[in-house]
Amino acid sequence: MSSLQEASLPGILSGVIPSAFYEQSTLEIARQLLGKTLVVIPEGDESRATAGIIVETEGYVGPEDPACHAYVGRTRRNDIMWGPPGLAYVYFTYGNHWMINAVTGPDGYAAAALIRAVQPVLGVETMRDRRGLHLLKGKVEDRQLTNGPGKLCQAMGINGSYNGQPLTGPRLYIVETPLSLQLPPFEVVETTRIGISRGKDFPWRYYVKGNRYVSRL
DNA sequence: GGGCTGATTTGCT
DNA sequence: GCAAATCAGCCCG
Repeated sequence: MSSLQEASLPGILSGVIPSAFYEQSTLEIARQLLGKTLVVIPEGDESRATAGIIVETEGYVGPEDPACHAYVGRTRRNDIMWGPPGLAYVYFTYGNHWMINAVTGPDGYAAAALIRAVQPVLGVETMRDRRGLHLLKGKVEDRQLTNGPGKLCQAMGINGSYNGQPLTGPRLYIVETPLSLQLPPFEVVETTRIGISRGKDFPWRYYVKGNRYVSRL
């Protein structure tokens, strides 16, 4: 187990990343999101807020990327991705799972960075509860809560109602991780994306080297 | 630890 | 009608 203490909500929210951050290139953003913290505050239920340090991301770089949802053009499903940067693109797939992305690139251009894994720093018990693992407390490692894009959305309560929410709050935030919770200095591993059939040769997946919460090596 | 498979819904062709 | 930016459970070793 890690020695990280749980964070407090006000403490975490002191370093919100401004929306201008999301105007950079998608791959730059995907890489720079590593080590930052994702915070989710359910509407009307602050007691079930959760947060985790982002340790794995993938870039989906626009309509020319065959693995990007925008490849098929603008549709109702992917509409948010075409809008301004700094919003969350949340979508449902495989009949079971939600995924969360940060919309990147200029308004009118569709690209996003998928958040694939986080390391919990707030609300671990809430995550365990949402994942249905509360009965197995102590038997399931914390890493099983959020080491995959579908898992982290379930653990943090992210669903379609978050689609289009700004990443600058009030329900979703990406923040600079408070000093007391930061990861030790890390190297970034760059490799190919997971779970796709087209565009699989592009090295647009990034993760924190050696971090145990990464979905796979 | 690794490989295979069924679950289950939405959106697009 | 089918593929999908996945996961859990099961088998095997």
